[in-house]
Amino acid sequence: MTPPAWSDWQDVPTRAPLDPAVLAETLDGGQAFRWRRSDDGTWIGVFGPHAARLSLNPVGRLRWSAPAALAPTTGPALARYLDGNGEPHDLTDSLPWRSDAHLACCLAAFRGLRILRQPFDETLLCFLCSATKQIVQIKQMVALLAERHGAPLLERSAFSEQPSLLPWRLPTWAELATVPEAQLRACQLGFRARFIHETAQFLAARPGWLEETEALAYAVAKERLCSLPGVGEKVADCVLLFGAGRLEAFPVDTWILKAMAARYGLHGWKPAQVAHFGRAHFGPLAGLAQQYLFSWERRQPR
DNA sequence: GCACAGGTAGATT
DNA sequence: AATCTACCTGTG
Repeated sequence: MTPPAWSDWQDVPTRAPLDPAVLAETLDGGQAFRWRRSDDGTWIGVFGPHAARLSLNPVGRLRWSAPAALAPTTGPALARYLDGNGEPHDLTDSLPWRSDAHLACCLAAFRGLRILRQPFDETLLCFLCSATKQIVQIKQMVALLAERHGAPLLERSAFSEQPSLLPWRLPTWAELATVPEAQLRACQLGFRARFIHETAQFLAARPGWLEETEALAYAVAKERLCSLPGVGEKVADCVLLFGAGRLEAFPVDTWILKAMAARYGLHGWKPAQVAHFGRAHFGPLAGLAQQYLFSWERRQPR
């Protein structure tokens, strides 16, 4: 029996040590849906054609390793995935925390929290699954999609010690276009199956459309994403924030709606109004502020 | 049994 | 233009 053949641990060049809870919030707090924590606290995940382990070394620095066969390409890919916009300390410093005590509190509580830069196409798929679902269930749907319709990352033997580990990529949109809607429903997608099916057909008819969209300016990219079946303002903003590094995107979900009502007095405001307020109040990095507010709010009991 | 979950789209007012 | 509802399904 071959061992998993993981590469040696290597440091991720981050400036400051990280709290385990912040790492958990980064990888498993609703930005990404393909990371699992092992009993020893190591996180294992798949993004694009890459698989990686992440953990904190004894002094709290982030380190990574990958299946040996994939390690050479994983390093640079992981650097982009984790640090698409730069050090969170530098970025959060330009948020208006000096004049916003609640924001300052959220920043302090989750020091080091990052916005991930995930593959654009996968982010779209994951957030098409997200409507009125909790993180655990979104992860389950996405895992089924990967196992049943995605390609294996490498030979099974390389993962023999951990068969439950997600050795599959998520299906590409081209692959999804060949899957009947009924088979998508079988992945526990519910009414989201139709959205994914129709989006796959839309994209199959327009080669290059998604890649072009990723490169467009925020407002235009968002408008284009909203023309996809099942993509409204909230999902479009999530895709642009977590899958394209557009930190000006300010997704307004039920948590942010609650947070802005309770902490900023915006009782009874509509999502579009809250989004407007958020962009005006937090500025060009509003999406980064949103993630801290979101994490803080979610941690409050009931 | 029933409300609720990181929404969206189409109908109704 | 604003508000109401159906849409799937697991969980408490």
